[in-house]
This record gives sequence, C-alpha cells and structure tokens, in this order.
Amino acid sequence: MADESYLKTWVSDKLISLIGYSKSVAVQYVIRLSKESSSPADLVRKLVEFGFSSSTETRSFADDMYAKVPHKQAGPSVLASSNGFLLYIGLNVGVQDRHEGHVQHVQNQTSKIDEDDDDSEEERRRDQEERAQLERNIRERDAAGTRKLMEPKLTKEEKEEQIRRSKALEDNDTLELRKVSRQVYLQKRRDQKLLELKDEIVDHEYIFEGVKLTEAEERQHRFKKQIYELASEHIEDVDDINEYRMPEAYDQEGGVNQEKRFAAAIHRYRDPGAGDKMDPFAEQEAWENYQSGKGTLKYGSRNKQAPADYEFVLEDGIDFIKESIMDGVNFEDEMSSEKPDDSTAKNALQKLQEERQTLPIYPYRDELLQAIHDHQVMVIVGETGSGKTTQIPQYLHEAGYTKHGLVGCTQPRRVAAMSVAARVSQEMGVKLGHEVGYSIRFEDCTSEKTILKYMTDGMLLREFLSEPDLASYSVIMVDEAHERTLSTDILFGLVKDITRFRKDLKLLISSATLDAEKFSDYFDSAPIFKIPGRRFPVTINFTKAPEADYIDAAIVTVLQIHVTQPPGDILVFLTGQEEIETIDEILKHRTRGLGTKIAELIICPIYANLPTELQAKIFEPTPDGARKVVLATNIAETSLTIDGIKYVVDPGFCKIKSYNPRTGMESLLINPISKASAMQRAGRSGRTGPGMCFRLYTAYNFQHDLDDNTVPEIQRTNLANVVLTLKSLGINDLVNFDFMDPPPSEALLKALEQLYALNALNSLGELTKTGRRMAEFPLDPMLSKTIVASEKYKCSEEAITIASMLSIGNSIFYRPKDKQVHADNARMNFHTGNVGDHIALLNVYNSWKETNYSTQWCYENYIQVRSMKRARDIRDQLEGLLERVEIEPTSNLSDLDAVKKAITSGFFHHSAKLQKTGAYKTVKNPQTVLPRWVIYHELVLTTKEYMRQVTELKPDWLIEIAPHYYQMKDVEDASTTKMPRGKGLAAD
DNA sequence: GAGCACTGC
Repeated sequence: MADESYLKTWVSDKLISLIGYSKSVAVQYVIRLSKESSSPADLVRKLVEFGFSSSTETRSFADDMYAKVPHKQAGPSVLASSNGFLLYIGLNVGVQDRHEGHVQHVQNQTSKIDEDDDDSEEERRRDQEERAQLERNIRERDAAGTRKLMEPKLTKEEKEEQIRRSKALEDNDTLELRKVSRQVYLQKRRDQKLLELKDEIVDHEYIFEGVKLTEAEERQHRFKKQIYELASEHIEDVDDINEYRMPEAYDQEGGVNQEKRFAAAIHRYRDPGAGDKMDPFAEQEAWENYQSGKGTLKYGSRNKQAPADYEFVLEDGIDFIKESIMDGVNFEDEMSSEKPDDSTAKNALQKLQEERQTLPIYPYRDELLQAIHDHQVMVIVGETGSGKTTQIPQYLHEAGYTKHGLVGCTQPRRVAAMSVAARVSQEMGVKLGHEVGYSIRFEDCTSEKTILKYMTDGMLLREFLSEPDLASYSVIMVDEAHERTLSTDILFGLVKDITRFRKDLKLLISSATLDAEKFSDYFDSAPIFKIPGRRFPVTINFTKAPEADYIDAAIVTVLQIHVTQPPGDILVFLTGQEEIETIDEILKHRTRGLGTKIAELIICPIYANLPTELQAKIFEPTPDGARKVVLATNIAETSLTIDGIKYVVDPGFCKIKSYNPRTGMESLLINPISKASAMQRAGRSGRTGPGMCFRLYTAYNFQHDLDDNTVPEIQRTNLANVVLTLKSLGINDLVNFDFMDPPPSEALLKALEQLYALNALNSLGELTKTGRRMAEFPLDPMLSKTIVASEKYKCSEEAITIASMLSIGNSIFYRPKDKQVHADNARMNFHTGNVGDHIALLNVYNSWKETNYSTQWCYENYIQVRSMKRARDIRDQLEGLLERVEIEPTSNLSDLDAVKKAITSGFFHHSAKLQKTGAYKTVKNPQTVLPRWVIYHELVLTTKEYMRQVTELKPDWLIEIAPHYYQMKDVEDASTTKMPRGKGLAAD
C-alpha cells in the first residue's frame, strides 16, 4: 500500500486548494486511480483528468504511486465500496471531521478484501463477455454516427510497448515490470506530447450549452462527477455486502448506467491479442469521453442532472387549484387603489365574500359548526391554505358564539397574529381593533367591541395570570399547534384543565396533519376534523448517494438548477450566518466569471440578525430573466414566506438549542432536521405553483436517520420561567402537571432549585412575595430578580436597561465578515474602564439615548437599530411594570458597584472563578489582566464552551448577597476551589 | 484565534 503520509501531503497540497474536497476522499481516490491504471502514464492521464496539472511533479508522483500501489487489478466493486463506504459514513459522522478516523478502518478493510480477492476464472470470463458486449454496443453506436471516434494517435512502438506492459501486468512479472519501467521515460515524453495537445485545447475556455467554464471549474465538475459515480457504484455493492442496505428503488430498472458501470472492465482487461483496435480504443475512449463530456457537462454530477435520475418519492397529492386569495397583499392593493367611492367599496367587500366561498374549508362550514356544537374539544387538521385560521373564527361568530364571550385564536408569532387579524377585519368589513382585534406584546389592538381576538400564544399565557379561568372567552382556538412552542405546550395543560369545569368553553386545536392522533389522545380522544389543504404538488428529489460535504453539494445544486431548470426562485436552507456568508461568497465568485452566458443570479442572504434594510432584498420581485437564490436559516421554514420560490434545496441540517439541566449549559449545535421539518421545508416551494425540492441526502437517510418530529421545546429548555409562571397560577404540583410531553424531571427540579435559590419560592415550594413580583416581568427569572433586587441598591433604572438589553440576546452588535475589525473596535469603546459586558450594554443604551435614539449613530457604531428599538420597547414596558410592583425608579450611575450587585443578586448562580490554568474564557473583555471572579449571563456550547456577557465580581458579594448559596469556604480557598456548585466550565 | 438557529412575554 502506498505510503499514506506522503500521499496525504502531496495530495493535500496539489488538490485540496484546487478542488476543495476532503483530503481523505482525495487520497482514497488517488489510490484507486493508481490501482486501475495500466501504466504510470495512464495514471498521469487520469490524474490530469482528475484535476492535477500535467507537471513533471505529477509525473514523478505517478511513477511513485505506480510502483507503490499493488496492481492486482482488484475489482472496482471492492475499491468503489471502500470509497463509497467512506462517503456514506461521511454523512453519518456529522458535520465536523467527517472522514478522519474512518480512513484507517476503511483501508484495513479494503486491503483485507484485496488479499482475499481471487479473480476466479468464472468471474474473468463473465467480465470479458460483458466487456465484449459493451464494445459491440459502442461500435454499433459509433457506426450509427452518434459519436465520432478520433484517429488513434499512438505510434506503432507505443502500441507494442503497451502490449508488453499489459502482458507484464497480467503475468505480474516483476522483472518484466522493471524493464518496462525503464522505458517509462520514453513513454513520458510521448505522453507529454499528448498532454500538450490536450492542454492546448484545455487552455481555451469551454463553451457548451451556452455556458462558459474555466478550466479549473471544468475539472472540478469532472472530479465531482467521478466521485459521484463512485458513490453510485457503492450503492450496488452495499446491497451485495448486505450491510448498509439501500432501498430497492435505487436499483430500479434503467436507473443504472450500464455503460459507465462496465467502463472499468474495458480498462482492466486490456487484451493485447485483440491488437490495434482494442488497445488504443480504451485509451481513446477515455480521451474521447473526456472531450465529449465537455459537450454534455452541466453543473453538478451527472447523476443529479436529470430529474429522471432522482427518486421521485412524494406525495402526489393535491390537485392543481388555481391560486388565489390567501395572500392579503393583492387585496390591500385593491383596497387602497379604490378610493372611498361607496359602490366600489361594496364591490370589494362582495368580492371578498365570494373569495371566502372558494376556500377549501367552505363546503365543510355547516358540518364543522355542527361538530363544534356537539363536542367541547376538537382537533382540526388542515394544511396550509385551507383557510382555517381566517374562516373558523368568522363561522363561530356567524353561529353566535360571540354573544357570550370572545373567540380567541392564538398564533405562535406576532406577525401572524397581526396580519391574520387585519385580513379578517377586512373580510368582515370592520375596522381593525374594533370587532376584530389582535393582542401582542407592546401592542394591544382591541377594544370593548372586540369579539374576534387574535393573539400570540405567549400573550394568552399572560392573560391567564389575570384571568385564570378565561371567563371572557367562549371559544379558544390554538392554531399551529404542531409547532409545539413552549407557550403552546403550557397552554395545552392549562386549557385542558379549564375545560373540565367550564363546560361552556369550546376548545379547538388546529394543527397540520402530522400530530393529529397525538393531540386527540391528549385531549381525551377528542374528535379529529379534517379539512383538505390547498397546495401545489411538490416533487421531492433525494440524492442517490450521501453527500460528503453539504455546503458544496448545495452550491452545485443551486448552479445546476440555475442552468438546467425553468425560471423560478431558489430557497436554500442553511444553519447559520457564517454558512450563509460563505456560500454567498462562493456563489458570487463562481458566477462572476460566467458573465452573460448564464442568466443573472441574485443572491439574497436572510437570517434573523441581518439588518432589516438588507432583509428587505428578499421580498423585491425578481427581474425578468434573472433568478433569485435565497440563502436562509430556519427563519424561512415558518417565520416568513417568500413569493416566487419554486425550488427548495434542503441539506437537512439546522442548529438546535438544547439545555443540559445538570450543568446548566445550553448548547447550540448543528443537528439533522426531523421528517416533519423536511416536509415543511419542501412545502415552501409549492406556495405559488408546482415546486421542486432537492434534498441533499438519500431516501434511506430520510427514512432511517431522521426523527419523525423535532423534540418539543419544552423538553430542551431551561424551565425556570415556566415553573415561575405555573407557580404564580397556583399550580404547585408540577411533577404531575398534565404536560403533553413532560419535560425531564431533572430539568423541573433544577428550575425549582434555581427559583428557590433566587428566593422566589420558599422551602415548601410556594411562591414568595419576591416570586410574585418577579412573575410580573416578562423576563427570565434571573433578570426579573435583578430588577427586583435593584430596589435595594437604588439602581432600578439601570437594572431595567440592562435587563432589556440582555433579553434581546446576541443581535445588538452587527459584525459583518468583511468589517469585523471595525465592528470590534466600535464595540470596544463601550468597554472603556474594564467595566464588563453588562455595564457596556448599559453604556450602549445610554449613549444611544443621548443621541436621541439616532439611527445614524447606530450605523456608525455597528449596532443594529432594530434591536435597539426593541430594547427601548422592552424597557418602556418594564418601566411600566416597575410601577405595578411598586419599585421606585431610581438611578445612580456613579455607583456601578451597586448595579453589579443587583446583577449578582440575580445571577449568583452564574459565577465563575479563574483557575490557575485559565479555566474560563471571557467573551469580550478587553482587559489584559483577567478578573478572578466573574458573573456571566449564559453559558453556551457551540464549537467550544462560551460564557456570554461577563462582568467582574468581588467574591465577598456572593456571600453578602447569597449567603444561603455560598459559604466562606467557597470563596476563600483560592487554589483549589472549583466553580461553585461544581459547574463544569471546561478548561481551554 | 476564536462565536452566537428561531420564537415569545
């Protein structure tokens, strides 16, 4: 076997920069090439096709390889399997470090198989037959003129030499081999000529199908194609091995390119006896393939080109119905263009009423109302576009349910609540905020007249605090229940409880298809009412083989769609800002060189932290002849819809936050998505017309590796806030609270313990006065405690400012990739005096306030205006709540220690001590000498453990403020003290 | 030499 370290160095230098593939894959591939080569020159040629330059270095490398790698002509199946196996493992191992560590294993396996692999006579004979058949086929085809053979370029001597070489190989005669190798030099020179000839052609830019590619790009495509073919071969092999079984559909008739499959056979058993035709033919064919490949080459690997090669799996589903109403945009245009002229206004209203009757839900109106009348609790299943959110409350109103109380409908998101309310008010011809209103944080758009009320689920939860039996409601509809937000899950328990003693309250749970049975079971076998949806069919494509690198696969797929598919925008789901920026760059780079040869590709990144003005770009209509690519995080999965999306590219990953109650650490890691998520993503392409979804994983992965549903939020979050809310609702027995999916009891206990430590609960687990005050604030308990404690330290103004800044999270500072230095410098200005991150946030807010909330100032300091405005809103709200819990607004900017003490009162849990070895890391502290004790806001595991928002602390404060929690020995014992409570802050 | 999906009150 070849010396691998040598290989790795060489391959990495030459290849990785060029092609961007994993080193291990490349090494494996080079080994394979070498094994399949009939001569060093043959290997050189293959390497060049592979993407290497035809330098002397390559040649000497090829010589080396050829000498080192045994040329037993092992069956390609085994070798392919080793590579394919590698690729296959690749996806399962995860995002980082896909290949390292498996190479060795795979290689051992391979070499073992090699040893065992006896080419039996039987096999050889069969191979030869196959080869002969294939040759016949090809010759027939050539004769038919579909392809032109080039004139053989080899001289007579060359042929003779090749024959001898082949003979030597067949006999495995090492002596002969050595003789042959002496002639390598000669051969090299001849090959050199051939290569120069090729280079002349290669140096030109290729133009095919109107697309211009540079040489490097062309090579890349070719390489990827080969890798891809390798992987597809592997699939067949795997079935043979019977280990990683792939679904049968992969081997369906016609799905396998037989010619490609046996191409290796031609190379392998070069028959010297067949004379002139055979030998050059093989060489010729490869060369010709190379050339003709350029004529047909498209972006991406060949297997992925034609939709026919994809698996057509889904969901034939829903018939095409002409798209109309649901989107309020058209309607608003209509309204605004038609001025107060009475008759037209009426017409518009009539039109709306007519449109209402075209909704899929309309035929079920009476049946639905009857069912609601008969049952107290119902689960309503309706796909997007059925009109359930807008229509059901109206039906209920028409049926008279609003006479005895409100009809409330909850949404997981603010915008949804607002826009649906607006739409319904128009349909009913009333002013928004009168009969139809909405209620979200910072904005209560309702009045005494209101009978239909849309709200966020969190808002209804808050209403429980003041009205525990929801007496003013006659119907509650929990919409989008399948999303299982934290608030929805808590509402389930509360609302279920209420229906037991309020028999007049109707409860509707509306969800997309997937979980209906589960909801029904939870609500004591409530009946399920199904409403057909309205959505265009979406074709779902899986890759044939797992993709080793989903970033790269996504790029290739996008370009491939762009070149081969009819107009329509593309939506790519990625995991985070960094990934989006990377792909943005690569795509721009790749398309730049193509100029006018392809249609313009407009790249639009979108993620929550992107400044608003840049976000707006995705909603601009795509100009004619151009195509838009939206690179989005999960935000596009539910939170926003983009018109015109026809293609969805889904690599199958997203970042998920989860909480470890034992360590109190949150982690934000890249995870595979769930099947439900995948369906949701696919559905994003079928909103305005038939769509296509390209999943960058296999059907096998989908079936076996993805969970059915995403773990509900309640099972992976810090429950302190939930517990506080429930406690303040008088629910004491939390362990027996009727959760649909109970959170881990460990998490519940941790939350109870935390609240007890914060003095929000007493030793019996009952709410204290402090706890009751804390529950008033819509914040994490630790932040609430900070505010409540600020009363004592006379700095409530500062406390609410910091609390609002912290509760916004990490979107305050804008840090674009290309201006990181500037952004960081700007940020440092707020840290002058080593004040710590918390005070720095305070500085940011106060400076902004001094500039009279200037937008310009935000730009200059790389601060997000949107976040700051939000902070202002939250602060205003908190200010109002201060009054409610009777805390004097007090401010003392000169005594920052007081502020820090208030923070410590809330966050003493989150203290960390510097170890000798530097056991913690601060996030953004500019000081040269690290503080010995710090308070942190949160602990997050991403690629490493991070403390976010850190401020220095005097250890005595811990004893002063939380004597029940800390003792002298925790603080004093300098050298050996672990972190209090033994929290595991990992060392660097 | 570094990093942070998405909501919501």
